[in-house]
Amino acid sequence: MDRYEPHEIERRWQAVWAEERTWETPNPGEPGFDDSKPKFYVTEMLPYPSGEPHVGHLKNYSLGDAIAHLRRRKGYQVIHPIGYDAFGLPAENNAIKTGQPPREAVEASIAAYQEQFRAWGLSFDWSREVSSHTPEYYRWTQWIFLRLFERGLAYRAEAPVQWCPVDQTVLANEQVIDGRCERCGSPVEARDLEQWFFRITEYADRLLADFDLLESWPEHVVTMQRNWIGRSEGAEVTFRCEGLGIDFPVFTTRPDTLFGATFFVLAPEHPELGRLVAGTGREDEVSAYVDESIRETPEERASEERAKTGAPLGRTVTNPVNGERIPIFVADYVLMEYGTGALMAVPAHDQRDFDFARAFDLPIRRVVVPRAEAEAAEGAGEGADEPFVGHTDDEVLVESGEFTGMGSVEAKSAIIASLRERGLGEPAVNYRLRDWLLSRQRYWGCPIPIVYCERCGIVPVPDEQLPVELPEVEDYAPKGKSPLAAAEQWVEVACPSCGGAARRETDTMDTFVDSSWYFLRYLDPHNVERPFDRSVADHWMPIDQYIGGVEHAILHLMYARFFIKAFADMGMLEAQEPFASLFTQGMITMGGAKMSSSRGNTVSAVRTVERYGADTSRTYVCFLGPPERGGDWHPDGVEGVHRFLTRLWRLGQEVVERTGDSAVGASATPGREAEPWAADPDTPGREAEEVSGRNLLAKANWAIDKVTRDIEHGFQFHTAIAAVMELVNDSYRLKDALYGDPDGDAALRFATATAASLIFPFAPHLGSEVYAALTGERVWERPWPEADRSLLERDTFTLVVQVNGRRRDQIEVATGLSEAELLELARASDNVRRHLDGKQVVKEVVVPGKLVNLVVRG
RNA sequence: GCCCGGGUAGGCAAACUGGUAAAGCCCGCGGCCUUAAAAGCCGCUGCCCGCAAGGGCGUUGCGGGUUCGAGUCCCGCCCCGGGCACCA
Repeated sequence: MDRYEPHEIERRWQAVWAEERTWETPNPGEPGFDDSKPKFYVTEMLPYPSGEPHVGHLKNYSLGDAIAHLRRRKGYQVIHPIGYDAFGLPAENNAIKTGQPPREAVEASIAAYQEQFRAWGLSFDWSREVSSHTPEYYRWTQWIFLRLFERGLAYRAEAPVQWCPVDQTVLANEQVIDGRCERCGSPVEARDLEQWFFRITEYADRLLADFDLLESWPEHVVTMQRNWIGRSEGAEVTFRCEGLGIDFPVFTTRPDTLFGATFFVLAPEHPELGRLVAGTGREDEVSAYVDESIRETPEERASEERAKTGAPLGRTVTNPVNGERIPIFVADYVLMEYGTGALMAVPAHDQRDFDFARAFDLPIRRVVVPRAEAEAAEGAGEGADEPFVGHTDDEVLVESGEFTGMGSVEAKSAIIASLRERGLGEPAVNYRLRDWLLSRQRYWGCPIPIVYCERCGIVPVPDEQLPVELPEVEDYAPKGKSPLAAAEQWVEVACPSCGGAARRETDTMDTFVDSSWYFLRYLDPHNVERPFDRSVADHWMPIDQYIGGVEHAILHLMYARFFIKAFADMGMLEAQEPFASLFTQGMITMGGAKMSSSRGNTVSAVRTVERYGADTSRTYVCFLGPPERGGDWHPDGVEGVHRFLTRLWRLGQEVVERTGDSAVGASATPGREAEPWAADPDTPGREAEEVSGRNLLAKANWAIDKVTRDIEHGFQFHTAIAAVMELVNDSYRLKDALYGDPDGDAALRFATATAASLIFPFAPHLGSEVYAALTGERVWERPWPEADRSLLERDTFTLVVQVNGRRRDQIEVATGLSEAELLELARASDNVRRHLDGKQVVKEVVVPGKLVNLVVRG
């Protein structure tokens, strides 16, 4: 072989890894398990198999694989599994269009993914592979559902839901973006349906508190989840409609502004509207308003620019702090799904209430003012051109009865305490987070293991009858209810409880349910007793490094966190958090734009690998730029990386030829633990500086240090690869001068083997090939090299001499000189002297090991 | 509007705690090799003077500030990307 043939090399090493099952990792207690090694669980978000994998997948798995390889060679027992998130809408939509059953389409895609993942040389433990659409897997998804049901964490409720008229299904809040369906973009509609929910809100506080348990998550992802949970503290205060004797609790974060409440507002969906308006003579006006606002899309309703609308109900409620009767309105700026669907309006201190008050000519009463204003006896009472949404620390109450003069912060608790005594209010916490709606009126998902019996009601399917298998159907098109409803023999079932006639639940689960626990099934994929064994989970969990796209920052990651907490509460495992460290990769673009088939700017990972090989493709996606940021795909850039790998390959060939493949090993003092040059005091070049090759050894050790730090400190893969490029470039520059000299040959062999060793996490086939050519050893069985510190230390350094902060000279000087000596050397420089001429040195700055700065005047 | 990122050669980017700005890759230019081309190898690639050694100047979105010294810290803006947004 006289040129770099990536495909030949890659096929050969992949065959070794497959045959020897190199990347399989046993569980504790199984043969081959090594309990002397610390565990490391690394996994990437599992793919949704659709078509064939793209460059985004290539990047995702290349990053994870590099981490896995590094950790293995650092002495960890690494588990690195893979699976498929195979249920979901795209396969079903495809089925509706083409008639191809979703199972067939998905399994064809899975085959394509498997083929690619193998061709990419990823170090997955294939013995742990799972797919969420198989009965062996979803049996346990159903089992988990039943456990949550038993604990009251899964419940059925009628609720206004968001309905996508195109996909014909209910959507979770998280799947509605600006009032539109996340998938198809059509405006969503409101409907009332009986649906299944997971009570994630019960875990809201723990989801917030346990951010503290995380080792390394991107700050912005934590922030996004915090905002999504949207915890706010305040009070629940009861306003009573005396006329009808109905109590309206409202949530407020500003109990200190209660005396400024001048009206009261209900959401158009509020259930008490009808009773309230009855007999007031305003029925027509109100019902017209309600109809109109319910017809509007949530998007239209949410527009901030829009003027406030509403209608008076002709009734009043009593403000519990001062007994004042204030009018009730209905207005669409009040959301039924937040708080109690009702609010006290304080126009002087809330922008929205202010806008409404202006539109309806309602009184605006300031009750909180900055202390300075209060002392000047200004600001209180009516008026003001804009609301004062207090955000200074020093505000006081005015015109607030007994609380007048009190600071706003104390007033909050004082007012709550006073209300509490009278049973009219108490401290309260509210969340933006809603319970997780998991029902889908769709075919291609995990069946919900529930039966409806006329006599017994909601009956869970007993564990021994699991899985409830997804039946075959003819027609996948949704008709407002699940296609499963058409499978009559499947639907009609004997009640597990009374044996009478009953019907199965025909909705399926949101696919986020499947993907909220798959990383636990990886740990014990063939267990037929339970989803996973506790002792196995306690050994491997939590995941030490999770890698995926930032687009899952909220949904998937929070659902999985919720599941783990619920599991821990059920005693299924110890871990409270699934993902100790999270890395979110940025998207690869083309010409600065997202890749999409409609733009015609997609880059096929498959074709890139066919053309350049897996090593080039993998190294390139890691070299694109900081991986969290994403980068622009550039065909010429791929060429550049390919050139680099080719150079390394050729260097390996040439060094083997020119230095003889004799005893002068590159790695190879046999039986040694570490790279021999790294630890061996007899390393050539160490003792005598003039020996050629020392610089190259120093460079190689510098590269070891740099690559290790860059990978471990925040995924700086692009600079790590650049360091190996430098090492290879230096080897090329020096090699002709070094050949023939024993130390020179040894240095070249070491440098080349080191380059192969360091590039291995990114280009595993080439790394193995070159390393084996030089050493006869398998690089993945060698420990990750450690830099020899003594070779990193230089005995001279470049002293930069500045005059007034401008560089005037640089001198090579010995390390360890005193400040006085450095100054003397600096002043001796011709060019420096020229700049000092006729001037007075007023200050001398010496930074040891770095520079001297002479500050002059005149 | 609010909260995060980011703005550095022609392009992508690097620069740990303030200490020679621009490593590496691409593009471009030149040389070697070749009958020739491709590939490969070597070199150049902010501006000015110089054959050269060298010297001078400039420079990190804009404007200020702190410092002997600022891409890095502080204040005020502009632009790009992402997230949230009538959440009481």
